[in-house]
Amino acid sequence: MVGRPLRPNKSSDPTVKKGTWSAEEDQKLTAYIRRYGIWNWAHMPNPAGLARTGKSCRLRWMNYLRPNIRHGNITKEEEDLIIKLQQLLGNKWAAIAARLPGRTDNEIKNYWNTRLKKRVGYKNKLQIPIACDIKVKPNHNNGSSHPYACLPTIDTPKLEAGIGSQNEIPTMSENSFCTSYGVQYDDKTSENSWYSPCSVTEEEERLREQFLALRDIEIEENFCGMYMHSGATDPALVCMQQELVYHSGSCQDFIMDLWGK
DNA sequence: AATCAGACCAACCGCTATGCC
DNA sequence: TGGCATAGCGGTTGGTCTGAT
Repeated sequence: MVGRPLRPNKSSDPTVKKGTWSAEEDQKLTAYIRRYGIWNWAHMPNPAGLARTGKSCRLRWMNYLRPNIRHGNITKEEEDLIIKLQQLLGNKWAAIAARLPGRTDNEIKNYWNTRLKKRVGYKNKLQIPIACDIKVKPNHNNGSSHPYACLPTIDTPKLEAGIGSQNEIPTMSENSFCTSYGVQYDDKTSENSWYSPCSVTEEEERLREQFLALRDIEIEENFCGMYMHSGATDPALVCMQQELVYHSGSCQDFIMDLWGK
């Protein structure tokens, strides 16, 4: 983008420059970081000879100047991966970017908002739910209020037809006492959100929060494991190969172990 | 050639997380 | 333990580009 005028400065410091970075500024920042490294963004602009905020310098470096940034079109493979990771992780752009070597969170966010959101949003409408559907595993032994009776099970994201079929997951019966969580699609935001068809107790909510936290760990571990044992050199390729399938069974076992202790 | 609308994307802002004293 | 400084993240803005009319 060229010649972007300065925005109104709410903090109104006339000595701080805003707007598009010039080639000279880029050169100054790059040269300074190469020589002294990154030690403190807030105190860097002055000695680097830049009339910018540290925040602005950091953003410019992270999104444009730092080495190994891939400038250029997003490939079809990257696009597919973004879509799948967004369905899996939500709008965690930094986390998604970490799985696409050379791509920045800002770039992926922009790409999603301008190109993929509408397309995928429409697709989501046709196959709701996309996000993980937490259900309650009935306690077949006694049907009591024992914590195991409220143990949530997880429906794998419907990334591909045939993956994570609802039939594979034990689901609650209509007269079960526990709450089922589902996902509903919001037209305005193009996002999926949680809903509960019946009342949710604080305990159930707490359990769900714990489960979601554990699920995040599981996702990270699955990814690392896939990458480390695949022999591949590019994490993006590993993701494509493995389809980032999220193993509901192992996740349940993981939680069972935890509660059992 | 001029105009317009939508797409694109760099950069800003506000908020939260983290680290340090 | 609380307060402050810094880093990082995600949402939003608005100027430029581009294709259609």
